[in-house]
Amino acid sequence: MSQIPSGFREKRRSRTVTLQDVANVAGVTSMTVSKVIKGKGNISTATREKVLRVAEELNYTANLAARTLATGRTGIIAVICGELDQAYYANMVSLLQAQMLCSGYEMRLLHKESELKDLLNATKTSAVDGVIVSGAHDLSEKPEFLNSELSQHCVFLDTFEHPNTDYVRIDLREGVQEAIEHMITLGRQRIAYVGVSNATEFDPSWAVEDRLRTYLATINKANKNHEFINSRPRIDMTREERIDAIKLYFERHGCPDGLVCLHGEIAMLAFRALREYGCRVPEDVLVVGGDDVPFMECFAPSLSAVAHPLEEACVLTWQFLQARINNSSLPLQQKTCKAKLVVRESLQSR
Amino acid sequence: MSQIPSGFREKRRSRTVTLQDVANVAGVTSMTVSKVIKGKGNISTATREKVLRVAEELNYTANLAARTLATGRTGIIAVICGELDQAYYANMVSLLQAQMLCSGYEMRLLHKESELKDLLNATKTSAVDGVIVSGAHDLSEKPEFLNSELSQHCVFLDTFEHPNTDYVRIDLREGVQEAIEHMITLGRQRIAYVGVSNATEFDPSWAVEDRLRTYLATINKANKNHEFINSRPRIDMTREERIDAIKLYFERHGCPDGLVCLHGEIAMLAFRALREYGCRVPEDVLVVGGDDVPFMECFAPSLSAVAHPLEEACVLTWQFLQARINNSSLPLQQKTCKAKLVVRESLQSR
DNA sequence: TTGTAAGCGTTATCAC
DNA sequence: GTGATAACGCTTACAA
Repeated sequence: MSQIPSGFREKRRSRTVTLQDVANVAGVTSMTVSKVIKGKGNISTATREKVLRVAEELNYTANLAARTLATGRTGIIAVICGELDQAYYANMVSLLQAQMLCSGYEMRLLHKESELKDLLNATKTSAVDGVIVSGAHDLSEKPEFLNSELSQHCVFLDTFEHPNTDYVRIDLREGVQEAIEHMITLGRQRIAYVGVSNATEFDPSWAVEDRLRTYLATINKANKNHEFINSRPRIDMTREERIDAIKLYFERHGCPDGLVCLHGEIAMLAFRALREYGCRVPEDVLVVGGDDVPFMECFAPSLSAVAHPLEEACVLTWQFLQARINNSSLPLQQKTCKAKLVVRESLQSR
Repeated sequence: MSQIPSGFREKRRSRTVTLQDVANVAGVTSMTVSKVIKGKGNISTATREKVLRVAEELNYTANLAARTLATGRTGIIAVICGELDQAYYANMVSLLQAQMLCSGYEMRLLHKESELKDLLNATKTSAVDGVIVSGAHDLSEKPEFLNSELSQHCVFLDTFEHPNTDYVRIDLREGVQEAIEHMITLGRQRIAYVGVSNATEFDPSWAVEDRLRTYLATINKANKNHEFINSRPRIDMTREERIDAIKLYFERHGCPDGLVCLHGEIAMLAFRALREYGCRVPEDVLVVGGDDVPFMECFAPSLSAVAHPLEEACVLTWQFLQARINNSSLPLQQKTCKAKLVVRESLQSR
């Protein structure tokens, strides 16, 4: 029985050890082996030990595809997010992965720029048990998404709300507002927003994002003028070019005395641009970043930030998803965590 | 025929659309549908179009598990590497993912700290088509690994050599040597190495890594004393604590006039420690990082680095792996890329 | 406690 | 050009 069946099988990759092989050697049925491996059902200690020994000897490992086909479960979670060269997403993935490792899940990393069709395909029930989505703002509004199975086992982790699905939201509004009011208290007059846009002219109507929106509202309330600095007028600019773009703004319009930056990374770029332009932080210009990217505190002066409670959010997201996987008819799970302003040297006028 | 068969099927997750469903509606066999979907075999234009239309209508997507079981191919590549909160790995994964996206592969992200058994299991033929490993120095020496199928479709991307497998190696030696000689040329006397260790006392014998090894050799040749600063005496220290640990060294032993750091991140920590201690960069101390982490150039002064040719290495790695997947009997593919010193302000004595 | 049979959704082979 | 059939390796349900 241990001879390889003819034909078909040999065309495949090198023969792998199957349940049947173990069963043959151990002198039992493949079913018995299956039970032993999964630790289910009643098996006598004698056969159990024998089977385990043989499995060990033959170096048996389960075929995930076959198991998936039979059970509909994979033990794999898809994560759809932005580029990992952004520290924000990299840290998020890192935190999520740590959680999943503990729960015995693995991670399939998908790119949010992929075709929606490909995403749906990749995350079909048969391929992953659940999905975590971050930074794909518009996904939850698409009917193809809402009608798909994907949405059944999906948790959003975002700064947006997603009314019809589970989500963990990070609310930046208070943190950003506090940062700007802090600048105003210190007497700053020209507080500009440093963001990203591919439009040539700034148009407040595309302020779909909390940070920019809150900036505009807060500045308005204080009867000051808003000012938008584009840190990436063209896609695919290098960091050096982006620094130059910001510097060019200073050269043309003079320097604001406060900068609210979309990301921590942009705060770093802006800091460098200020240096090259010849402005001091914080004496001439106060600076704050819209998230707390690692190593902002290593700058001199250390860069302030609106710190996202990323760890808390990731833990919660994973809890939500596990609950959803175990019971897909659970009521909507939605929670908001608040980001907090971290005042470092870049916000301290001496 | 479109009614759902009794029993078994209903216990599973919500019924998915299968080849058979499409076939029933289109009035053909599932085999024909399969051929149309895969674009293989000779199918009349009439049936092809009809099948495609029905598939579209029914929103059919292939079941990956079933396809894998039948073909032995998954279209998924496992990547095993260190923590993504290190910018080095995050960028690597980001670059690799971009490559894979173009070739129609997806990525399964595994953690190098997982049990070897789990890794082997996860990367069995049935689960992924190939594996990329980075930073798992010792893996290629383990017999369990070498005897496994994993090693058949595996490329290492590392600063080490892995004699028995495909690899792309990043060679740091010349870059590090150049950095140190540059410091010596500028008259620096106390050039210290800032690294990571969990031993209390420094022991040159654990210099398995190119950077430290090259540092020791170069310092020796110049008849200077080596000096080791531990930037992480305990695992799980926060960045603040690590900064303090470095600062503590300065307080106890005075400040070196040159620092060679294992990573870019450590250079950032060391920079901050120097600031807090009251030393100026580069006037008092020259600083260089062992890899070129993004945003080092945003510091004031900008931090120098031994820049890894990461993009080149990732492209090469992916080429190697694809070649290996297509032909597993290919001779060993091994290539070395050299890292180059990037001199920024932190290495320029004025 | 163990075994039998059927089924998961796809593809390879070969006959029509 | 199209279809029938077996096979991929595992698990569920039920019989022995």
